[in-house]
Amino acid sequence: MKRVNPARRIQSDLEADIRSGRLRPGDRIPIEQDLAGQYGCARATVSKALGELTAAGLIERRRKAGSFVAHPPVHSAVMTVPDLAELIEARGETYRWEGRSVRTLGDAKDRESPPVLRIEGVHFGGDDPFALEDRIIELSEVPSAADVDFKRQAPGTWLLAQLPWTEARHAIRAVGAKSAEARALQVAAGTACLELERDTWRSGRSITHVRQLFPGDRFDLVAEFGNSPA
Amino acid sequence: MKRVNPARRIQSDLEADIRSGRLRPGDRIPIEQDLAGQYGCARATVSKALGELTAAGLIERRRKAGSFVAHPPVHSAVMTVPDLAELIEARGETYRWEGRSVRTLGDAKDRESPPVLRIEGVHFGGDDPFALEDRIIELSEVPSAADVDFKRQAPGTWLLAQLPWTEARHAIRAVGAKSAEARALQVAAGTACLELERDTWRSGRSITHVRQLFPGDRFDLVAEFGNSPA
DNA sequence: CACCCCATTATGTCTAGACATAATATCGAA
DNA sequence: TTCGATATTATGTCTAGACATAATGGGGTG
Repeated sequence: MKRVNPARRIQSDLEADIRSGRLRPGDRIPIEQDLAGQYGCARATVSKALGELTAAGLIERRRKAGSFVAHPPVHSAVMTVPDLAELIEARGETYRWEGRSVRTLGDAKDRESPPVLRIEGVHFGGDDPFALEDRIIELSEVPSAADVDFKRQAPGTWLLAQLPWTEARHAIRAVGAKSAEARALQVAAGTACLELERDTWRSGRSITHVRQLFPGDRFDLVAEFGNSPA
Repeated sequence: MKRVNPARRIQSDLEADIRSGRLRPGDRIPIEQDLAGQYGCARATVSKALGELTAAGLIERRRKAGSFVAHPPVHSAVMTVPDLAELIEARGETYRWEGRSVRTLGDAKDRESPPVLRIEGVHFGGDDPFALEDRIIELSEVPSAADVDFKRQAPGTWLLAQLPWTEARHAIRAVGAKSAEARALQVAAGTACLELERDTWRSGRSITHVRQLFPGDRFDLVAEFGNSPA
């Protein structure tokens, strides 16, 4: 038995056994001591391999009890949320942002309605409207936003460069375009659209809230995934 | 300086520095040797901590060059794709599956069109149709599916218990309900619906393909996420 | 000046052994 | 029989030191 990268060998052997069904959910994996003997390596090495399999959601480890093949192969998908400009340019089209309305709302003195910037605009791919955007930026968190001309600069791209977020929540649903929205997107009223609503935070404090509306035929959200987010 | 869980301390200290912006993307992190001295622990311990930060997408490590704060805080979301039955019951409604059509297609001898089971049906939450499903199951991969009565048993739930998948691909888009679909879902034709198309594989071999159609007002896909998929 | 080779450096991986910790199994007492 | 203390066991974490490996920066050569 060659001793190249024992950790990887253990990991990929077990992974193969699990994926192929030779090891089934709930099955017990030999204890680390035995695996170490079997592969001729130290227990720490086995432990590292098992640790990575745990992170990948393939196995579950319990003190004293041992390690087991994880139960329901986790149903979580890693969804990539790309920058719109990048996405459109990747398609070979020219990206353009058209700011329609930029207003400052709220008041620093009023705790109930802190000062925010409200921006509405349209993302274009070539000559076609690609998405309608309605965004609110918390000025208390991003004061420099007040000095930017969001009629010309897309707020998403700017914000990202300025102050990347650390937490977010997305809601995705299908809605019919209202007449004003339909006009902006150059589609018929009632056209099925994908609505993406995103709240982002940094260190627990809200930065921005955005609602994007994509005509159904112009956008697919794709989520790819195996078990490991690696 | 207390020496409790040095690995975690290093990890959370760096994480705090990065999230707060004290360390900015591209910044260099002290070399492992120095961190080890600073925290009074072994280099292996520092290495483990940095390894986990790498997995979480917070830092990037390069041989000889050193470790750096990762560039664009990764925009990947962990999206949970729950079992429909579970989801509806979690809402306090009664789940019911109504199989509408179950047919066997294809031929074992024909390589171009292997034998498959095609199932159409509707998921109900209480008395309301919740989703329309159109599914194809590869009989060569799941032969026992031929013996199940999918008019009564929901195929998704059954398949999951039978043969969990290891890879999948989702496409999400908005479409208007066609008239037959609208009838089945008891909504007006053209109503905006969320279309979820999922292909699943096990060890690289296709198991099932499913298309689910949700009336826009009855379903929200929600993706929650910080940076770490942990 | 351009190019290739090599020493240096920081990460990557591993070992053997130690102690900590949590969960289970066992045994004794009420 | 049931409950609670205790021993056992397998994972969790750490250390100090070793060697491997890849990338960089420099130096020498054409």
